[in-house]
Amino acid sequence: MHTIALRPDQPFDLDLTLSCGQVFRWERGKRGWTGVVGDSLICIRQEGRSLTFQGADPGCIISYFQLDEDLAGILSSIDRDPQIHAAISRCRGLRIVRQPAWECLASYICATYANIPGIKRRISLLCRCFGDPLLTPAGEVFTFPSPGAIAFSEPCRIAECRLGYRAPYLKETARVLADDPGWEERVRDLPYEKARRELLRLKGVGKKVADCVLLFAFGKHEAFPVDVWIQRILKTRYPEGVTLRTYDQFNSFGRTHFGSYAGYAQEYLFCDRAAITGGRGEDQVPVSQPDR
DNA sequence: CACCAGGATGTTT
DNA sequence: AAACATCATGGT
Repeated sequence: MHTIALRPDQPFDLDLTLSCGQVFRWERGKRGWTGVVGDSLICIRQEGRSLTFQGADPGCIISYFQLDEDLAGILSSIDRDPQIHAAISRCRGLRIVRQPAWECLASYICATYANIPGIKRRISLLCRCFGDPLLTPAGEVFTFPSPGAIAFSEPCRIAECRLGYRAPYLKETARVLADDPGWEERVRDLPYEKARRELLRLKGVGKKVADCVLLFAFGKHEAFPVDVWIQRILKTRYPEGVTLRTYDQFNSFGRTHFGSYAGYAQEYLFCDRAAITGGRGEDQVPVSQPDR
């Protein structure tokens, strides 16, 4: 059991960080959150400025939640218009998690054209099918499966995971990475644009998934993933948004408007997306939809 | 029971 | 380059 005292001048909100939809495998319990990171089960809870956890070293927790990033400075750097200002004030303390690269990549391949509850369900099935079991007092949990475990799996077993049309994409990308152990380190050392081109070569990885992986796993904070929610928010809440049409236009606007930490702006806008749904809840259907 | 979902891919304009 | 159809499945 470890405890970290959070600095009073550095915002952190564990609940927002784990519930905003950037990670899919943490579960909220009665007394905190439980999740598997790498090969270890982590239990963690926050009480004010105190962070208490077990299953990992303080260094791992600080790195995973990027607690050494100057979030206060980042937020003031992206606070450039009324919409993001409102999102920041409602979601202050949300941090971008530094996810394991393969888990992040595989998760977002499975996340295309689906809603968050469905994504969580699929990824849970994937881990139960191909991950390694960890025996814990709370029961049996599973690690995220390696590329090889998915690449060389039987077709009937991957069908159990209900991936639908994404299954061949995931399997092919898993095979490529299983044959290329140096892939992650090679991509990690590349600047944003070159790393993005590498990701786009993989099956099932388009611009949006690539930007998510760059932001959530490779620490490229200038990445600005554009999904249907970001499109709606930009189109309905930004004067310049009405003219935007293609992915590159939304993406370019976001990166130019918010600067080198555009990824944080994207995540705050996404987390605050209920602002355009009538505010009745997380995943409500929007009251009005932009025409395409 | 309609409609939509943290889109990507292949095809057609 | 931009618009379009299609994809398998589950949530709401």
